[in-house]
Amino acid sequence: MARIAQNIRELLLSSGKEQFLAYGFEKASLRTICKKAGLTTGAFYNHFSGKEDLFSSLVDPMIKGFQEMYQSVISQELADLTTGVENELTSITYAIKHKDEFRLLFECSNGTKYEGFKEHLIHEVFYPGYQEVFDRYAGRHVNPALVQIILHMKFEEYMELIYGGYTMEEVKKLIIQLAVFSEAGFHRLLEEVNKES
Amino acid sequence: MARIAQNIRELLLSSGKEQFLAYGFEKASLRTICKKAGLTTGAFYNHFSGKEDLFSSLVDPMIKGFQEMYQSVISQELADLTTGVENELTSITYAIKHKDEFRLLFECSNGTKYEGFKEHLIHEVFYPGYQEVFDRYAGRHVNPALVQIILHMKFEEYMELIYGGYTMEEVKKLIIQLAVFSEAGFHRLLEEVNKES
Amino acid sequence: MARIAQNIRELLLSSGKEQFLAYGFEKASLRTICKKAGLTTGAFYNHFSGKEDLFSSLVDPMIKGFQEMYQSVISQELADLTTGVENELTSITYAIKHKDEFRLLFECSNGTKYEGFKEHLIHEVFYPGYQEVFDRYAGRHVNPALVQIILHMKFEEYMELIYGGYTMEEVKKLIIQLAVFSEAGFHRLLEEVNKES
Amino acid sequence: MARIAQNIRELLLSSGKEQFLAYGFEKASLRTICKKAGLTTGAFYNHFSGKEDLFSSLVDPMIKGFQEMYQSVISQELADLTTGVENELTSITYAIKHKDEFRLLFECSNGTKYEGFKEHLIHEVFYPGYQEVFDRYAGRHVNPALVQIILHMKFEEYMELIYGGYTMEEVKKLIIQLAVFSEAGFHRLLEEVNKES
DNA sequence: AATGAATGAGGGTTCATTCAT
DNA sequence: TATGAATGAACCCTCATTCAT
Repeated sequence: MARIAQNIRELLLSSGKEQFLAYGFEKASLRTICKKAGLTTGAFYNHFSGKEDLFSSLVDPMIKGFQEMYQSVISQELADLTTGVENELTSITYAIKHKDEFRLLFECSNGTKYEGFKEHLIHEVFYPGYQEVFDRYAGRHVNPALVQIILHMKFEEYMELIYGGYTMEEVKKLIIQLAVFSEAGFHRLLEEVNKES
Repeated sequence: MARIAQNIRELLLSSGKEQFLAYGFEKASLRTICKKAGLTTGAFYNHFSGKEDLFSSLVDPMIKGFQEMYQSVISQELADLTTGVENELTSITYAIKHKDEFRLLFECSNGTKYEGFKEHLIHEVFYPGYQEVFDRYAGRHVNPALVQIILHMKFEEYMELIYGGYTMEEVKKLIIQLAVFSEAGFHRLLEEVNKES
Repeated sequence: MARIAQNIRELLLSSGKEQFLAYGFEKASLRTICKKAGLTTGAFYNHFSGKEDLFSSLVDPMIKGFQEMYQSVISQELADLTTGVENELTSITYAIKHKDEFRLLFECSNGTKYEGFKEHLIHEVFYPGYQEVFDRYAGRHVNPALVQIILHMKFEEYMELIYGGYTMEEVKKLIIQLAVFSEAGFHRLLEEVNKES
Repeated sequence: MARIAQNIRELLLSSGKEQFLAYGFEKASLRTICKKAGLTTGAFYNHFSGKEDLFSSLVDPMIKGFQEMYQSVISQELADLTTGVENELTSITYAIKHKDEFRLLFECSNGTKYEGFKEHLIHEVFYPGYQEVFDRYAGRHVNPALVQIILHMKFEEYMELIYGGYTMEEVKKLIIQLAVFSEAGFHRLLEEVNKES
């Protein structure tokens, strides 16, 4: 009845995910993680090099997968903010499939090298393209504060879609409705902005 | 040369705020808080009954104050989502004035009874009125998921206004612009929703 | 029956000295040190900032004292290797009085910042003056290898005088006899060295 | 592609020597030793019965060889301290050839049964003959403290010759010069000692 | 001969809280 | 009111060795 290494690794990953989600990286206890996986803390180190390695192993594959997906999405999207519904759906679907890992990354990574990942994502990855779209459509440089706030709102929209517990059908419908909302707001705002000058 | 109790209390509150903001409730060290306030851990317990009491003392007055303000605001607003700019400004101003305490509540309260306060605020306090406004304007029951997501986005908007480090002038201008954005989106969305049926 | 802080500190210093001497810095167990001093490991940290602080506290005062003594000795001695018996006695007496701390420094300091102190002492502190004396007496540059070996031998002589468990009378007599030994060897060697050229 | 047992044994010996020299017996990690030898800790126990067995296997052959050499040297030497330069050279040459093992024995054996080997060597093996030589030449019983100190100095001389990194030519020359030093000191000291009575 | 998972005790350190003074 | 020593459990991690495979 020997347990296979792969099994144990997965037991630990699963137990770690559970504890990290429940208590965050720092407060989660390695002892508890091991106990719930049915082994001693010493044994743990035959499978992972430490607490952070366990965390990374949970989160890294998802990050890599997301980056690949995002690259393919971005190459289509760049020109058009309003027609990206299909792409949004692709992204959200991926995120829902890995919602636990996303949550680890965004809310439970304090004390790891992934701390601040959400802010990095927003400011470094998403913001530049977002500002560019706004500027292009407005035909002028739009107030970065405005762009950033709207981007944050967009991001929050995604978070709710991911964690709201909706079925894919519901998500699809919601994305379309929210696109209507955003698009209308977007165009009306740009009109307004241009009137100012 | 006796220091007055009130002074000490305030020293501890100030030191605690600093540490809680920097490290969160759980990771902040009571020792450090006391050291920075210039007294010993033992003395601390003459002023507060424990770590969480210190946290509560930082956050409770602001909560009470906010509730009062919110009550007076809500009584005017209920009827009209689009004319609420003035009220929004009142709320945001209050929040900016207490931005540290808000941050404590929203981001540093893990491990205290205030954990999950943000979700409580959104779901229990804001959501019911929000849903009602949507329903009334649409003349029908709007999909709660939709309302909730937009509420979350609204909330995120406020967060950015509060923590963006803007001057009150900038905030005022941004609120107006974002009201344009939201209002346009709101109306267009309700049209769309009504078309469906 | 309260124990005073000073007492506890000294209990810990004494217990630490005992364990460090017996097992060396790294293998000595802080838990054991504390247990033998009659308190818990937690309590230890009210008196010292850590294991190395305890070690430093044992060894630093002696180093400072030795340096002061050595400065006053060196200022008299520089000119004459052979008449230093009185000064040697001063040094050795100091060392015997602090023999435990010397042993900590020389043989039990692995893993601390004092690691390699003996080599530092020989090469950086003693060697330069030693080489100079040899060179001056020989009237030429003496092979550094030779000087270094003899210096090491001298150092070993001191070690034995310190750790041999002799009374001060015995030490005094031995120093005189060994001075005879060294002096004769020294002069004969320099003759030989000069013959070579 | 089977590796031969002999090879593996030697890999382990070599890796062990490296780690023991670098960290000492106790601090050296068996895991690391095995990893550097390219196998697992489990496999190790097919070749050695434990950590100390590995250490012994490094050091025992050298001890045996040294004892044999020393026996043949001692049988010639006993009569004459001053003509032993040739014999000294033989011993030192052997030691230099096995300098790593000597260092293991003298400086890295803490925690093994070889702990205190240096003291054993000096007091049990070398001292009796040394005292005898002194007594015979002095024509009386020389103060054992004096003999022991000089013996320690002699031993330190050897250590420096072995670990100073000198070529055999340099060693040879140094031995001769140091013999001059020791011999002169020795004779002068015995005169002095005899004057006393 | 080799693997590598598991053990179980131990390492130094930090923590919020208590309490005699 | 203030002190600061003490508690006692918890933290992550390392270790030499064992043993079923």
